[in-house]
Amino acid sequence: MDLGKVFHALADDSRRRVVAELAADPEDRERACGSFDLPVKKATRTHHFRVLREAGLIVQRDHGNGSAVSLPRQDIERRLPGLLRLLSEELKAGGAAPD
Amino acid sequence: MDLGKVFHALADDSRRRVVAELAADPEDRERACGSFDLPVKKATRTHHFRVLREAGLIVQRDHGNGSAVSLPRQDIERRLPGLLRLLSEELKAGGAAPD
DNA sequence: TCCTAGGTACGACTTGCATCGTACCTGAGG
DNA sequence: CCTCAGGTACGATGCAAGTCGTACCTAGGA
Repeated sequence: MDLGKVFHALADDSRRRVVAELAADPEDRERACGSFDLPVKKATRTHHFRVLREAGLIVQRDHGNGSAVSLPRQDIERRLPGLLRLLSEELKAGGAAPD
Repeated sequence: MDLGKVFHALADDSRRRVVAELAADPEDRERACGSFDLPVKKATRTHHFRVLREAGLIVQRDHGNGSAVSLPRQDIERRLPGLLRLLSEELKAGGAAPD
């Protein structure tokens, strides 16, 4: 787990939104990749999921026909305590930081 | 305060190191810009300080002949609780994440 | 079997960024 | 005054990254 990779991954709005939405779900449900309303095309979405995966921020499960992502909350909380809280709070604040 | 700007700023090793060293000082001492041992030239250092400043992660005071930076710890802790702890722990761990 | 939908792989394009050289500015000390 | 050291401003450069089109693959349904 590299902080540089993590911060780089979270510097992008689309990627940060994915992690934030996953973090905002208290039940840690798995979500289909297409269930995120991102303003980018398919290929770009695949790219973003790859970056998040390589940063260790999501786990991707292949469904054959489709794939779904989930949040390794335990790992992240252990190595980066407080991070998920920051992200979900930004989401609640309507896409802006809680200032 | 924009999370995107903050994470982008912290994605760079040199910049993350500056904030981490400032955060690791419990007395919040002001430090001269040249006191950081960064593997870059002067112009690049100026650039990094600008990015950190615009992200709200440091406060820069101009000394005429030189300038110094300090950490607005209260602001950061209020808006981004837990962030400084992550950075200073990475520093203690010797430049690697505490995995 | 054909078609459709969700994802991926690959390449191309464009923008952004980290880096640096150089010139310039400012204050301190001879 | 001159010189030097610490910073900044500006432009150039090389590389990384975001975006997308296209082709391809894999179920599932008609």
